[in-house]
Amino acid sequence: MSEVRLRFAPSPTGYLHVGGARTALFNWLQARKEKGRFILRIEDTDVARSTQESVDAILEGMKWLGLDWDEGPYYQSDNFHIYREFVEKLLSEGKAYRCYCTAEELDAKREKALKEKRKPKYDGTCRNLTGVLHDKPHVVRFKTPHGGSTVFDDIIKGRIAFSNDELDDLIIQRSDGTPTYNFVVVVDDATMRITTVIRGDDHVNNTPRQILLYEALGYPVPRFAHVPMILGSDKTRLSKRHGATSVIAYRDMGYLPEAVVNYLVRLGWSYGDQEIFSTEELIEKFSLDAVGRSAGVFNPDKLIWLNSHYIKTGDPERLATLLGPYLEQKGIDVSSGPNLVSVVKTLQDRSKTMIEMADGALFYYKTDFEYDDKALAKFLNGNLVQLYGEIRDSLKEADNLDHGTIEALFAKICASHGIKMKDVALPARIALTGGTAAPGLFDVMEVLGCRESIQRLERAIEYVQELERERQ
RNA sequence: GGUCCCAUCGUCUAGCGGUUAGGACACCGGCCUUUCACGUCGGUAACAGGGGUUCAAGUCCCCUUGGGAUCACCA
Repeated sequence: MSEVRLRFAPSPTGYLHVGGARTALFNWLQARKEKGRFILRIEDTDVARSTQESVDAILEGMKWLGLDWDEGPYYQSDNFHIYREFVEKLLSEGKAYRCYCTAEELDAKREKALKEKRKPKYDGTCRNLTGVLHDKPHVVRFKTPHGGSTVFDDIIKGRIAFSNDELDDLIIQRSDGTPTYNFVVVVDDATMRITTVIRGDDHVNNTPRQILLYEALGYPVPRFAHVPMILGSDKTRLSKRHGATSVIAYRDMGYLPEAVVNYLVRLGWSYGDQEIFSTEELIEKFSLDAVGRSAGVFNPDKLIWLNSHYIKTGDPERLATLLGPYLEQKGIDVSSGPNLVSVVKTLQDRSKTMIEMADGALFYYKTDFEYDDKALAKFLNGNLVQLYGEIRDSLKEADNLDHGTIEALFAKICASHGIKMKDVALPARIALTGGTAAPGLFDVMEVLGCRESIQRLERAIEYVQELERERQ
């Protein structure tokens, strides 16, 4: 019984985008579910376009999502000599041949074919050449069998068949001696003993020629699962135009990794009517059979809903440590204010992102905030200073400032004046937070503490007095 | 253009021959309420079209239409 082995093989030509992340996630889940190995391989055969920054960005994205790998990262650029050997093998067995056609000649032929509405396929000029000098510049082509067809059963798409005559004699080694992608993936997946290849469905057309290569090389053909692509709201390929496509950008926008994972996995995969999945649950329930065949539109609204769900139900301690950096970014010194965990608890139900939570937490730490004059205007009836004073005084008498006692305290003030709670709570909120959008007033006061609440009331009194003076 | 893939509410999807076609996001309305939110209750909304097969088709087959992928000395 051979080991189950899966891999994610990005090319380092940019950051980890949501499409790649989902492919990685599916591979990871399948590996974990099957108790197999998950391998990370960097496809950097295109030396010109590959960068170390991209490698770093991809690794960062994987780590943030929690997609740990068991082997790698392997770099294809480290294995050029191996690919060379396999090319030689094919050559000596007559399964590949040297082609001396120049790129210019090929371009011309292709154009001509296109013009005459024929297939732009290599015409096989060099396929049966004999006795040619090897030192002339050349590429190496794979000798695709004529006739017959290549069939495979895709785990997601079902049976797919291609006539071999549709296939080109593809180049497996460039004139500079470097191998090409379709050859390298096969050699790598074969030698790494990959059992299931999960990748984007833009690779289906490559699959038959890859299968032919496996066979020519004498390796078993892995199972294939081609996942549909992710589209933007206008149903075109997802791009920056549609908003952020980098997973790290979502972290920076205040998304939780579990929300992104949950969103991505449900985009294309489903398990009955269930929407929320923990990672453990996903490992248990994920199945390639349940992955849909059609492309899906990336829906930011649903992602944000999931994010707010995970914020709402998240552990306050953990959220507090996550929130810290977002606040620091806004110039807040967290140590100068109330306990961050307590702050988080008041904000969890009303924050869709960590950025939103940070914004909502600002007033706790700022003592020089401005007041919402428009909201305040409704209460400038001449009694506001007195009301603030009353609240302040009752706070001074209170020894223990928890939600319950504050509520009782406010109720008492309401009763003594025969007014409603909102007549007291609304203006008090402005005094304590500066505005109208904030957590429950009593929670705010509990977190702020007695002293700070009193100070804020006093500052508000001065401010209102100033306003009233101006009015006269 | 050739080849290949795809097709249920606006979106993600359930459905695997017999359902009042279900859920979720978004949207609209009610309730809750100390603001903003949360929550809660309810509502609008879909089987692309046409042929078959079958007692019975969203489900199976074919065609049409419409999307998409791919046809490099990129990956």
